[in-house]
Amino acid sequence: MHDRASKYDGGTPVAVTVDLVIFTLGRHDLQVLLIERGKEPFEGEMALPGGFVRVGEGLDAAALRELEEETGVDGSVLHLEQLRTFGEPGRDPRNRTFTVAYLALGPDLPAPVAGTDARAARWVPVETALSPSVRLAFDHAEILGQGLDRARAKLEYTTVAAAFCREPFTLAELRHVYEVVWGIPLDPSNFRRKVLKAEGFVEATGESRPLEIGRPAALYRRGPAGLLFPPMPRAGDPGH
Amino acid sequence: MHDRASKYDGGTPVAVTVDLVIFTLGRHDLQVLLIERGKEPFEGEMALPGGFVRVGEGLDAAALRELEEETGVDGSVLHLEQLRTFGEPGRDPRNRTFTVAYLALGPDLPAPVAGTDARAARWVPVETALSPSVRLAFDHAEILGQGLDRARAKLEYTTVAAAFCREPFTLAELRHVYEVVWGIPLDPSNFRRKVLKAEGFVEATGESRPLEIGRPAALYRRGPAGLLFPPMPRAGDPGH
DNA sequence: TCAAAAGTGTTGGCCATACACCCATGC
DNA sequence: GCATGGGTGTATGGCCAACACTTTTGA
Repeated sequence: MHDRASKYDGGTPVAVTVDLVIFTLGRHDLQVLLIERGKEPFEGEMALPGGFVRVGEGLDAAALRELEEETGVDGSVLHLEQLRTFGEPGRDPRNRTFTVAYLALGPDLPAPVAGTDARAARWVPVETALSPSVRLAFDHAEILGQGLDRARAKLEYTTVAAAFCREPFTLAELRHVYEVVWGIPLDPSNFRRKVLKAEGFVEATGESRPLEIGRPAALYRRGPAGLLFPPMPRAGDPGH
Repeated sequence: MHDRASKYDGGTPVAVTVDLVIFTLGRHDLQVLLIERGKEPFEGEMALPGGFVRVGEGLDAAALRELEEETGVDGSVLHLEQLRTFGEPGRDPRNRTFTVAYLALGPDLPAPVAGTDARAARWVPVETALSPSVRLAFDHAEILGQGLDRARAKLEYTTVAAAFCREPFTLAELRHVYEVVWGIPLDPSNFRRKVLKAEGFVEATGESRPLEIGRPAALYRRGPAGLLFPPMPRAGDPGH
């Protein structure tokens, strides 16, 4: 990525790329897909997957293509939305580069494949990726942080949490999504009431799955609703 | 705008612009700043103000510069945020153009000045600008619609409504912002309770302003808080 | 000239709902 | 031990009524 460029305004080379913040759910943490760059600049450092927008290709299409190239997954099964655009003059040491960042959410995705200009691709806990011990190329730490903020906020008032679950799923699995992404425990009883009362969030399959221990859990699939009203309460509200 | 370009990828010319959705509050409606284009393409049609990102200039800086050029206003007094980026291949009939759309909010702004490549600039009610009778250049109708959605959403959970008010302001004026942007009436009693209980939304000046008729209204200025929690209820919630 | 009406801001109360916290039961 | 279901107290907010302060109207 970031290795092709073109003349802009008769002077500075300019290029437009898409970069992806792809989240999936690990066992106990949120994970993000990072690649190890195989080319300069930032060769050998970790970075978000991404690439150039091709001639005649739309932004969403470019993001979807990169997503499929990088994860081998049919993009239609998960959530993909534009995050924001970053274009500070110094963000790429060679050329003037604008990158349109995208946020993608999905259930446990297949083992990522290394792209053309990446040595390796792997899932990294978000906490690790954002810690000072990891240096991300370009301004990708900033982009990742904004992706995390967006994902956390969207859980509140939309039903995207279900995008992290492979169907069919239990309510405990759905609750687990909130608990991992937000980093706080939720009351199982209240969570159940809220999700079941919210029309179109989930649909019961009528079946249930026996667990290793405890009562079997009922199974659900995603409902048609995209917005969640009233929103899922995050915290801040002391009962008494 | 959209009249300079450069070579991209050895083939298609490419350019990056910023376009601004600037909202202000009319007496009974929300208004948006539109220009009449003085150059091809779309010469003579209405469009959002905007222009090219200059060499070495950041995106936010470009948006702020265009805002000041177009309204003559010090951008620091109002709200400016990135909306999203539009880059469909056909959106500009000549070149491949990416535009980073920004949303700006402000109180009754000065009479706009015509820019370099605009014949005229004027405030237009949003309802008019989005009606089928008005054709906006490029994909600016889509951008304007998304700006309106964003503004409406942000009133719920942030304190940006105060950005529409010139200080000092009364609570009725602040409530008027919500009523005009959302197009629904709000209960004055509940509104007062919410705003005054939300810490940092507004600060009392201790003074009051005599009105043409009726009891004088207490005056407030903006508080330090940016987020509003709990959010301002929009509707949807039937009391009983 | 004074009194009543009208209009707007301000304050308080009632009640339904949502949710935090807790406990009981089924598998 | 985990999923499911219910019960209670508190706070938020919709709805409504009363009051405060001002200008306008009218005898």
